[in-house]
Amino acid sequence: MNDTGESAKKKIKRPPAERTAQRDPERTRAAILEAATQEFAENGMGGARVDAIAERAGTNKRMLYHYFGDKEQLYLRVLEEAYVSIRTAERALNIGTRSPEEGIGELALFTWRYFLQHPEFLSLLGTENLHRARWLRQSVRLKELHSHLIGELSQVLEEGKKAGVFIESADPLHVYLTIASLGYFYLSNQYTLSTIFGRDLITPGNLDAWERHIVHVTLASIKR
Amino acid sequence: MNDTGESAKKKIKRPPAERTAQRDPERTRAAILEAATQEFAENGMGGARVDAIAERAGTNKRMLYHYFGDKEQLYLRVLEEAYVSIRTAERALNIGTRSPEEGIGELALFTWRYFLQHPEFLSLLGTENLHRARWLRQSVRLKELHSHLIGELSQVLEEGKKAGVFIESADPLHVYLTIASLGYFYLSNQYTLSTIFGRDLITPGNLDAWERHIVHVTLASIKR
DNA sequence: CGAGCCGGTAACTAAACAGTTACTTGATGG
DNA sequence: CCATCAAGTAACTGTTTAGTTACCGGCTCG
Repeated sequence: MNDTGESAKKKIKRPPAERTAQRDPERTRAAILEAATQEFAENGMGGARVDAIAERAGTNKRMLYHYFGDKEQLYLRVLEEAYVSIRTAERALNIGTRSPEEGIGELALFTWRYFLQHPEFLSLLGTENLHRARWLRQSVRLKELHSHLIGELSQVLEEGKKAGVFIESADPLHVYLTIASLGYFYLSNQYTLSTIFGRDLITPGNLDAWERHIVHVTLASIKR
Repeated sequence: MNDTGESAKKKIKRPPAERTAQRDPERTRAAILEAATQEFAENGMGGARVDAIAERAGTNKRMLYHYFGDKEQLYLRVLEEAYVSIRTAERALNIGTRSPEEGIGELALFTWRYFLQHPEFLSLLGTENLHRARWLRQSVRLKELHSHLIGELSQVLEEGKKAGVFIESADPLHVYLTIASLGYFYLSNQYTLSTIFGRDLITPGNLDAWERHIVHVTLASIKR
């Protein structure tokens, strides 16, 4: 049938092998990471498809396994990158340079707006917690990333207590968890909430009201 | 080989077919629902295995498909049941019978403790939101279940405003979302939070402190 | 200048999975 | 005592999926 069978030993259909546009390992790596972030965020660890990630990245599975080992290591990489991004942006805030009250307000606003602009981060957190931090626990890069946040927040609170504007019982971890709670729940659960309460929570008006609410609640809970 | 081959037409290995303990359709149905709740809560919609549900329930896939149609319908049933349970328990609180301040405090305590005792409910909410309420949206049973909650909460707030203990801007949906946020985030994200902050959030002492914090924050945000 | 390596492709494989089918058992009513 | 039906079992099927393998082609360096 095939008239050009010169190599009889191993004859496998030889495809045109396409034009290899340009080789760019860095770009390919970054594209896989970006595609994986989207895929894991949309479908969770169990629901994400390796083929889908490769296709989204405009490459193929071979490269994905070449750069990242396997699905689990790729997932952990995505998760670490997401944490590094938010903590880096947060650090640039320098909440200690304003008055204590403004500092806390700034942190609340930043956190809310970051969550709003990075829904994939919230999704990844949800997925990782469904699995009881199974992968995050293995990460060695992330422990020290967070002590800085608590340290800075602690300083601002102490300053406020000395100035007499914050109550003595204000605790840095509690303050951060309060801010994160109010932002996270509203956004990550917006779909079920909008459904059961028959009210679209994501309209600009409602988002704005909730932003003001977060700042109000956070400050009301620590002001003397 | 087989010496008792009297029926030559259809000869398939005939297993002993075990002792059929007792037939109890209701029990089987309930067992499947309970097993499915656990499996979906632990593994999400994509990660849950139909075989695993059948095994957990002490039955088999045939019965599961017989009673519930398919995996998606079973999942929706589990989700609906979870909502009905919490709203039913909540309704029994009758927060309107106490003083407004006590009423809100009661609701906050109840919500926190219910979340604490029903981690599977939080998991299911997380899973459903990952999928943008794809299945919940199809449910017709759940819309009216929630208007009652907001109505009752609204009454309590009005009463408090008249009595001069609550601020005028207090909004029933915002108050409920505040309570739910603080409970949900702390528990559902406990694994990543404990990991990144290097502090076990689930010890009795920490749980107790957060319970008091929720009541404090909720009331501080609406008191005049 | 050619050997081998690096970036890349596509087809293949073994396992897992949702859903189906063929069949069994025992209770009930005629 | 037999026809029927509900409850239940287990093996099978077609598809999907993570991971692998065989192969390709241009660049670099000895």
